[in-house]
Amino acid sequence: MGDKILKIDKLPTVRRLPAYLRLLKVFSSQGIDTVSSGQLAELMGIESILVRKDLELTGISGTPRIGFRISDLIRSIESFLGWATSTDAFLFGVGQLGTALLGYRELGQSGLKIIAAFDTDSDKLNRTFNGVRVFHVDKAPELLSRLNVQLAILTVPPEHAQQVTDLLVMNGIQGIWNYTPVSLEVPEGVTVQKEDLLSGLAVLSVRMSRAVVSQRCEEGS
Amino acid sequence: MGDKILKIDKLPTVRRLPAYLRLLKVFSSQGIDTVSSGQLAELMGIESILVRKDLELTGISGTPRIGFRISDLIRSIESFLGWATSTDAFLFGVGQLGTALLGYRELGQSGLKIIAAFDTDSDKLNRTFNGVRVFHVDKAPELLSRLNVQLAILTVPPEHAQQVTDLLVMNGIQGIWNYTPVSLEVPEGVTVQKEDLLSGLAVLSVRMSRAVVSQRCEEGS
DNA sequence: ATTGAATTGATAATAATATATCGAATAATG
DNA sequence: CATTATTCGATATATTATTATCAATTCAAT
Repeated sequence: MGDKILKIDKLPTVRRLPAYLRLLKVFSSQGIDTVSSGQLAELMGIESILVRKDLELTGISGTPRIGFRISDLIRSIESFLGWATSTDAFLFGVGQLGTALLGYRELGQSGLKIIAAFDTDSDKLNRTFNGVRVFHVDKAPELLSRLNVQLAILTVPPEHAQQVTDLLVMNGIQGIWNYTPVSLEVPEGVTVQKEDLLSGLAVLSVRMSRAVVSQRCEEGS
Repeated sequence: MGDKILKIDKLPTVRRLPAYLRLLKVFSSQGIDTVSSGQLAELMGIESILVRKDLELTGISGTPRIGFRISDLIRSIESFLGWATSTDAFLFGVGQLGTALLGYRELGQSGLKIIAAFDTDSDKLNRTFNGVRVFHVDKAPELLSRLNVQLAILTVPPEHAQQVTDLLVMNGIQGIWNYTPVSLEVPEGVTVQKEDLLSGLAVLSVRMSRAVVSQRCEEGS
């Protein structure tokens, strides 16, 4: 069929799903069992119509005057994201960011279980960070295939990013959550999700400078 | 005029600017002084036409057959983002993520200088993390106004997020880079940029599940 | 039962973003 | 100096995302 890279649409919606999930779980823990698009919109800082559009994707329909059943939504969103069942992952690069991710408890609640970490620094080897054991990268190939791990988190220094990636690909990795600034080369079929911490800062910077400008305009008027 | 929240468009472009900047600086350090949209596109994994559209925003125009002057681009992007001059920031919440951000060297190269950190944990007070001194949150009001700090990074536990925000707002903060999952309430004029680590994971999860599906289809055909 | 208030969801309109096309400009080449 | 290959950038188009409108539905109250 298509020789293009597989794209998904509704990407902004998918990005918002974790935030919905969080809110829904809070409601749920409070014993509340329905919620309206308006309530969610208020808490998310978006329009209610957008919430309804987003929730359309889950296949759950609400009831007029009442809203949506929270338990249904949670189940449906989790299943849509594949978070209903836990996925094992390896983390590569136990630096500061890597360690932070190892200790990030929400990942576990999102169906992601980091079962081992890898580094080359002898100070870190065979130690445990946030409950996760650190192995030498040389051990990765064997463990990848033995434990059939399909997802890797990449927090290595940029100069090693491609090299580690090649190793991962050779051992059957399916997805890479890439926190390095490197655009990784991977064969078709391997999914890379790149994160750039600076892009958020860029947006903040621009919005702040515009806020100042608009303030000046108001003063002038 | 408008009673709506200030919006910026070209947001996807703004998000890509830091990545361009990184590449341009690499080229620059290699003594290369021009680059074509095609080269940048290749490295970014996007279409060259999109690169040209993005660079339009900087106001720099290229020359046919040659491309763009790297030094001009760097200067222009940095100035567009307000990264040419350094901005002082405070960080609140010296947990694992907070510590990671304190040690994130690229922030310094992006015009962001974290000059102090704040926490309430007595184990952390008056110590130095990644070269940044940690003070008790109670000291924040005085230091905020004395040092005229306009930007704060929020990595506190969610239950304290709004409370710390209120304190920041009371002391004249202009922007908050919010790493907590809380939708902060702030008065008009204060810019909040919210980050959600899970949204990237959500995208990865969905793309991976689709990749598997498309593989199945290919097998079937 | 009937009415009223609130909320959904189908459809449509608008806005934002990405991609395609192609003439014009430019430097390198012969 | 003319030719050629390359790249930009103006314009047009396609795609995607958000917002608006409003009839239909449902529960609650009378």
